[in-house]
Amino acid sequence: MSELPKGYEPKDVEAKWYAAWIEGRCFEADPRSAKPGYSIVIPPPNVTGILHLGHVLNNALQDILARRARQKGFEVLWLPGTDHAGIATQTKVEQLIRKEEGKTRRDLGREEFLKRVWAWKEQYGDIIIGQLKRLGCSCDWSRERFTMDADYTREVQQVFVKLFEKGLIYRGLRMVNWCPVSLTALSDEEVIPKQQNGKFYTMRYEVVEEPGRYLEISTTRPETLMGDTAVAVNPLDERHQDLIGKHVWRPFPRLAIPIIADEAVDKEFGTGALKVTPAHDRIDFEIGQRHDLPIIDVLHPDGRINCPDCPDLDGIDRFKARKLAAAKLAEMGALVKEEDYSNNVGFSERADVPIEPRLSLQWFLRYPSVDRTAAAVENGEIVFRPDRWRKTFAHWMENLQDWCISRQLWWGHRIPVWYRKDKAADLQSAETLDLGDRNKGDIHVGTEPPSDPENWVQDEDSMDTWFSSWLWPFATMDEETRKKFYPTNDLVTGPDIIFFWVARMIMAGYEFMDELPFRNVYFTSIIRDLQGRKMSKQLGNSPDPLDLMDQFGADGLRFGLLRIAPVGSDVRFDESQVEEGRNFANKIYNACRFRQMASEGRALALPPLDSLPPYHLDIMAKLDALTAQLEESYGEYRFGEIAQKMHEFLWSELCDWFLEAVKGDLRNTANAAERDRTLAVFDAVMSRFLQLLHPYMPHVTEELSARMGYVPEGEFLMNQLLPAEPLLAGFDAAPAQQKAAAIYEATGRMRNLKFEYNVATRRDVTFIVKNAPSWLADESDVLALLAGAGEIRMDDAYESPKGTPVAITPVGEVYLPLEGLIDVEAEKIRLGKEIDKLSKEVIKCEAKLGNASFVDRAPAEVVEQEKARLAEWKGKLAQLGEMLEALR
RNA sequence: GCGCGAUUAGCUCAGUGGUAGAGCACAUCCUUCACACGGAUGGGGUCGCAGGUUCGAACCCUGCAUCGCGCACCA
Repeated sequence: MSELPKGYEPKDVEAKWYAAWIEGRCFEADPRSAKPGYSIVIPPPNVTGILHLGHVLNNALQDILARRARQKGFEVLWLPGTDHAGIATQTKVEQLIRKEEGKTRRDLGREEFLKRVWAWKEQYGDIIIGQLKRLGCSCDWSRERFTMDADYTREVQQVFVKLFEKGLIYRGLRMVNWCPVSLTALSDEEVIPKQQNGKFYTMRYEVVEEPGRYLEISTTRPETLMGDTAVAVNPLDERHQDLIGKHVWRPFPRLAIPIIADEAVDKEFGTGALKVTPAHDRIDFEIGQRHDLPIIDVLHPDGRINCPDCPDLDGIDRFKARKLAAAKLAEMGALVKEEDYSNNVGFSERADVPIEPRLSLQWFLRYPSVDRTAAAVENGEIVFRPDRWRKTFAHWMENLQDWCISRQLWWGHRIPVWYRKDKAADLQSAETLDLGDRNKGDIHVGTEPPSDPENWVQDEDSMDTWFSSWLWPFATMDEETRKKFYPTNDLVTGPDIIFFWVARMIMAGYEFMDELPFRNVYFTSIIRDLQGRKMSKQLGNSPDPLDLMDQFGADGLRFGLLRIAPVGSDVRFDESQVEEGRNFANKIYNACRFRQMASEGRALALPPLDSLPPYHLDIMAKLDALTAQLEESYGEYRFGEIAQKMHEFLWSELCDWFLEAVKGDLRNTANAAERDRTLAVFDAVMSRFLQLLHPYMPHVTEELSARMGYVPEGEFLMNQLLPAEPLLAGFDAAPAQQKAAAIYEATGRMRNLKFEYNVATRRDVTFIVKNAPSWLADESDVLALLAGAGEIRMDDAYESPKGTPVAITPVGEVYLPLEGLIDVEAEKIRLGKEIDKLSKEVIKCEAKLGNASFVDRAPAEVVEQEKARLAEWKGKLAQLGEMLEALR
């Protein structure tokens, strides 16, 4: 224990303790422990990721849960790791290679490219892990997993095979969301609708059978009209009845296409006629299926037009081609009008470009264990917090579409399907593929390649990243670990991945482990900037948590963020909150420093409780109350409230009141007994407080506990169990608390008086108390100290000179005699105002009590309360009246 | 279009039927030996609007407005 420097410097302290915890293996979970298990799996950040505030909030919450569980005697596993993030990582490395070597992944070939990605992953993949460590996360790093570890890969493949064998995975020719930049299919969840401002073109097509008659058709996408194979109208639409069955001329390439009737066409929309492009629109595709229309694909995978018959458009980018096509129509006199139009267009989540509906061969999964999953959330077996996400979840579960799980990527788990070489060409382009084909022996589906690999060709595709993430809660654990720690207890994640991840994990849990993967799901707030915008790189409104930690400490960042994070809605981030977090750490530190200045002795034993002054008992009672409140708040996952309560206790109750009240004890070197009992109470309270705060601010609490000698040398605060008993177990502190509260309230009124009369800084004033309770004599020194007075004199016979300021307090009428200083007229005005204010309250109160229906119908205790209040106010009013009278 | 959420002090947020709260910011005072990353005191709100239920509404109900988020549509 050494003398503490004046201000708390988090940086070195945080690094020191994190290293010590690792060294002490404090985070490692022992599956053979006799203690009950508690587990959380981290939502694995992308290997390409860097820490942002969302991660901070998310992981700070998990750390709080993990550390609190340890304090409560659980064997805790917080399992960390990263996600291989197929598209993001592949894109990143491809860009790097293009920049550095001017090569594409195809130039390198699959094998070489994958080598490069692995090398990149080895070099940069753990940046975010280092950042989580900086934040103080108590993950069991010895168990860090990656979604492409060998063991994990085996799990993914096994799952694929199992689902295939159940007939739930199949390959089919379907309309999928195609990303023209990433050149892969996407699941529906990876498509983000965005409002776009574009043009709405109305064209006219001549009716083949009736030259000179035209049918008007509206579209936002004239560039695809070369792929039109029909025009559809609603069968009930009177305007077009007679045209059904006839044909129109498609302008280019010129072709007669049929006019068909289909109920999918909205009569009210546009002209009521729809150009049908089965290759490039989901609805059109379905219409095409119903009417057996040909499918003409006029786009290359990268979004350029593929139409050799229209040389002026062929090879042109889809958006440029849109304008060209419109111009071409105008030239031909086929364009009727062009209007501004705003509609929703689906964007690729990763590449942020409009997706293209595209017909392609993909692997699909019919979701397993759907009913159990829906039921578990519905009936509360799995608890969502906040509860309202349940509804969103249920809605999604009711409208499940098969999951497109194949991606045309190289980085990822490869589809474990092989085709017999001699039939590969046919099989790879077959419109459907399922269990039957396997039984014929033409395809091999398994976790191992076929025994004669030279005769087989593996499927080119890899799997959606989420097809590995959904196994995370169990695929990261070996048998022994699962036995102890599966199912996990809490999952902390953002509501934005409720479908991507949470729902699918529950299904996987039931399907493959026959048990739910977690019991509680806590959805964090989404962090926005002060304008309410989402944090994003483009906007540059996302502060770097590393900078914030350098500036304010990891503890400061954690506390500041947690204190404002509400349950369930978004949070607007303000750096000043983090500053508050740092200030809080500094405040605690200085409270400890103050105690050390009085005596460097270690924590002292508490003297008998009934020998302690009211302030001491009061602060202990408040600590006990805080302990109980936190227990309750943790039970409800009200993290912001917990932070708020701890802040208030330390700053207001402990520092502003208790420490100020006992300053005299600590300064008084003559009376060692008084000093020591105060130190003992401080130590008892502070040591417990630090423990309560530890999950939120692990570093500073560990540091102070060590420095103050609250934790034996060689041990860690983080490993200490929370005390089972309150400090004041079985002791009635109520009378003491009432005294303390009376003194504190009187202090406020007396300080206020001093301020009103401009003597706030003088410490030599004398207060005279009339009608004081007898016990006040024992406490007058403390009251003098708190109120900043030279003397407190009790004198029931005191006759106040005209104009003496007075305050009505719980310990009597307190006069502040300041002869010659008082402006009698000003005092009259002040008193007049006070009387005015109070009179209004009294009138309100009397009116309420005069209301018969209130007295009759309100509960008796409310009426009593009101009566007591009225009596008190009336008393005060009378006193004030007398004082005003005295002035006249 | 359907659903969900939000709307309380200048700002960020608490507050689920009984005298409107915290922190920051602001004003005034204090560089008093824990802390100026501090202390003291104070000003500031007809709780989005309009109805209703109730003795009593920030809180419960209905409608509306504004903002945000899902889902659907999106030719």
